[in-house]
Amino acid sequence: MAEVSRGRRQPTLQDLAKVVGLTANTISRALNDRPGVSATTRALIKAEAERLGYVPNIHARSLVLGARKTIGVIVSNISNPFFSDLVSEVELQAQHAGYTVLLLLSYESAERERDAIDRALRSGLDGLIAAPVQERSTAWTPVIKAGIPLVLVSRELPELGVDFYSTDNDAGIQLTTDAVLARGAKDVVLLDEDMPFSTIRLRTEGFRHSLERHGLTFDPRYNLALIPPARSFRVSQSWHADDAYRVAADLLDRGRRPDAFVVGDDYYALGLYRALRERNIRIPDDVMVMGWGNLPFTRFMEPPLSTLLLPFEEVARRATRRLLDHIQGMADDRIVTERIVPELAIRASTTR
Amino acid sequence: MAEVSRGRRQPTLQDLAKVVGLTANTISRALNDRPGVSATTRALIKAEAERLGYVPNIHARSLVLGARKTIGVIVSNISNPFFSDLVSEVELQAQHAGYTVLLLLSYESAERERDAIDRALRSGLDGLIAAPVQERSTAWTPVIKAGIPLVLVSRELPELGVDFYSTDNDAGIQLTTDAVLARGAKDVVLLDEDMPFSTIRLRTEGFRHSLERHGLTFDPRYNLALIPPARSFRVSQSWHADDAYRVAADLLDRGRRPDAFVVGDDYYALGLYRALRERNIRIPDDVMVMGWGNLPFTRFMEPPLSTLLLPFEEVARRATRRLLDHIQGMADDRIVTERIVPELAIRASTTR
DNA sequence: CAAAACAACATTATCGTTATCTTATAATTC
DNA sequence: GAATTATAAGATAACGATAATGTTGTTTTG
Repeated sequence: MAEVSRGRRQPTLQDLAKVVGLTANTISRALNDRPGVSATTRALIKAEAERLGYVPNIHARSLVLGARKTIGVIVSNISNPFFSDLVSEVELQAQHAGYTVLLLLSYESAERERDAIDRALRSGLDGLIAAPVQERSTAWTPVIKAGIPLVLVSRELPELGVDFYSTDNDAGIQLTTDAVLARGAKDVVLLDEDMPFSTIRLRTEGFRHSLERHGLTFDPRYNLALIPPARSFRVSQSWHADDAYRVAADLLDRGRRPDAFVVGDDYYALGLYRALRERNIRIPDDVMVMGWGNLPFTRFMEPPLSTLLLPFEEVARRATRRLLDHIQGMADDRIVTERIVPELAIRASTTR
Repeated sequence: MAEVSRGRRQPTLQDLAKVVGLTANTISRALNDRPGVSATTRALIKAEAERLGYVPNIHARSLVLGARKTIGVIVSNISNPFFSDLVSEVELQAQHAGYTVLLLLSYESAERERDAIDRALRSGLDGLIAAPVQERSTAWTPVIKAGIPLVLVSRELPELGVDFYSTDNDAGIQLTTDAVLARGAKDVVLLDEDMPFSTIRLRTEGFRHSLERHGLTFDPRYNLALIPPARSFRVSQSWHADDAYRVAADLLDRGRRPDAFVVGDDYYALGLYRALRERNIRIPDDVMVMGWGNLPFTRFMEPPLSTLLLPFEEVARRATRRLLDHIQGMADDRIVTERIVPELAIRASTTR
C-alpha cells in the first residue's frame, strides 16, 4: 500500500495509445463502447486502462461535448433541515442520472447570492436548482441569458418565467389552522417570523382565510405574534426557539390566553413549550400547539407536537427531474408551477 | 425582462474578438488583467464583454490550466447536523479562497462511497475532503494514485498516510463521563450505537478509562447499552431516538437503575428522556443524563440536556485550509493528525 | 472471381482557452 | 536622427478528449 506513487501525472489517451500501440481515437471508441473496435482489442484496451488507472480528463471531455454532467444547487443554508433534505434528495436523483452536484450557499444574503450565481456561471454547470433569497429577480437574469436551465424551489419569482416547485404554504397553514379549529379552538394565535418573504405573507393570508371560513375574525393585534428577523444565518437554528420563547413569554405575561397556537417553524414550538411550561399552562388541555415542518425532535417533545409534514423530498425529486429534462432537451415549453400539499401529523399537542 | 433570449449559444472569445476587431488572444489578456494591452482597449474590451454577457468557458480554461477551482466533499449524509455543519464551513472557506464545492453523499454505504470516489475522480477536482465510511482504505487509493490532494475528517485511515482532522472523541467521552462522575455518579451506563467504527470503539475505551480512573470497574454487561445499527441512512435522524428509547426501556424494565447515563448522540438522549419519563424516573434527581453533540434542540429539552459541544466548524476550517495548502503546493510533507478537544455544556440534566 | 460491403483502425479537425514566440509600431535615449 | 528599448498586438501551438472522414484489408455476394 505504501508504494502508491503520489502526484504522478495522470495518464492520457495518448499515453494509453502509445502503450497499446494504437491511436487515441481507437482507445476512446473502445472505452466508450462505440462501434469500430474488435472485441479482443476492446478488452485489451479496457484491461490496460484499468491497469494504468486511466481516468478521462473531464475538462477535455466536457469541452468537446459541451456538458459537464454537473448541476448546481443554491440554497441559503444546509443547517436548515428543510434545505438539507432538499439538497440530499437532489444529490440522490442527480447521482442516479449520472450527474454530480455543486453546492453553493447564499446564507440568506443578497450579496452572497449574487456571488453564488456568479460562481455557478463560471463553473460551467449544465443546470441550476435554486431557492432564491430576494424578491427581486434581476440577479438571476444572467443565468437565463447564458441559456442555463434554471428551476426554482421554495420561493417564487414569477416575472422570471421559469419552472417553480414548492411545498404549498397556503394549503399548509390552512391545514394546521383548520386542525386546531376543528378540535374546538376559538382563539388562535399565529406565531411566525416577521420577514418580508412571500412564503410568510402567504402563510398569514392563509391563516386569516382559515379563521374567517370558521366564522372568526382576524385581528393582527390579537391573532398574530411576530418574531423579529434573525440577525445572522450562520448561527444555529435554535436561536429561532429563543426568539419564539421571548415573544411567547411576552404575550402570555401581558395576560393574553389564546386556546391554540399555530407556528411557522417547529423551532418556534420548542420555545413556546418552554414559555407555557414556565407558566404552568398545560398542553393540550389549556392550549393546543401546532407545529410546522415535522423536524426529527418533534415526536419526542412532551407532549409530542402535532405538526406539518413538508414534502421537501418530493419537491426536490420533481424539481430535479424537470431540470434534467431541460438539460436533455426533453422538456416542453410551458412554465411549470407545482405546489405540493403537505400532510398533517396529528399528535398529542392538539388532542384533547 | 421578457425579451431575454433563451438558449442562445454563449459568446466565445472568438465572437468577442470579431466584434471588437482584435484577436482572441488580446481579449483574453485584457479580461484577465495580464500585461500587453493598452488601457483604452482593455476598457473597451471589458465593456463589450459585459454587454454581450461573456462568461469564460470553464472547460476550455481548466483544460489549459489543469485546475478547476473545485474541491469535493464526501460525507455520508447532510441530514446529520454534524456533517451539515462541516460541509457548510467547508463551503464558506472554499468560497473565500475562490473555490466551489462538489458535494458527494455516501449514505454510510461502502458501495455508494466507492461510487462517490469514482465520480469525484471523473469530475476533475483539485482536492478532496472526506469522511470515510469504511475501515478499509483500498477504496481511496485511486485518489492518491491520481495525485489528488486528500484530507480525511471524522474517521481515520492511518495506513493511507494522509492528513486527518477530527473532534477528539477520546477526550470527549472522558469529559462527559468525568462530568457525571464528578457530580457524584457511581453507576454509569454508556448508551451508544453498536457499530464497528473506530470512533465508537474509541468512545467505549475512553469511557472505560474514565470509570477506572475514578476507581470504578467497567463491565460491558452492566455499563454498556448498545443500540443495534440503523437499517438505512436515508431515514430521519429521529429513528436513532426510537432505537435508543427501545434499548433504554428494555434496560430499565429489567430492573436496572443506574444513577447516570452518558450517550453517544443527543438523539439517544431524546429517546432516553421518554423512557425515563414514562417510568417516573426524574432527571437529574434520580438519574443524570449527559448528551453528545449539542444539537439545537438540547437547550429546550426538559430539563435542558448537558452535552458536548463538538467543534466541527473548527475541524472543517482546518481541514479546508490544509487542503488548499496542498492544492497550492504550500503544504509541508509531514502527515498532519489533529484532534480538536470538544467543550462541555453543563445544563440542568446533570445538576443536582 | 470481380465488385460491393464491411470491419478495424488511422488521419485530421474541432471544442475555447491560455502560453509562447514574433512582429510592427511608438517612445526613449544618446 | 539613428539605435535602442518599450509597448501593443498578431500568429501559432498547446491542453486532452471526441467527431467526421479516410484508408486499408477482409469478407460477402451474384
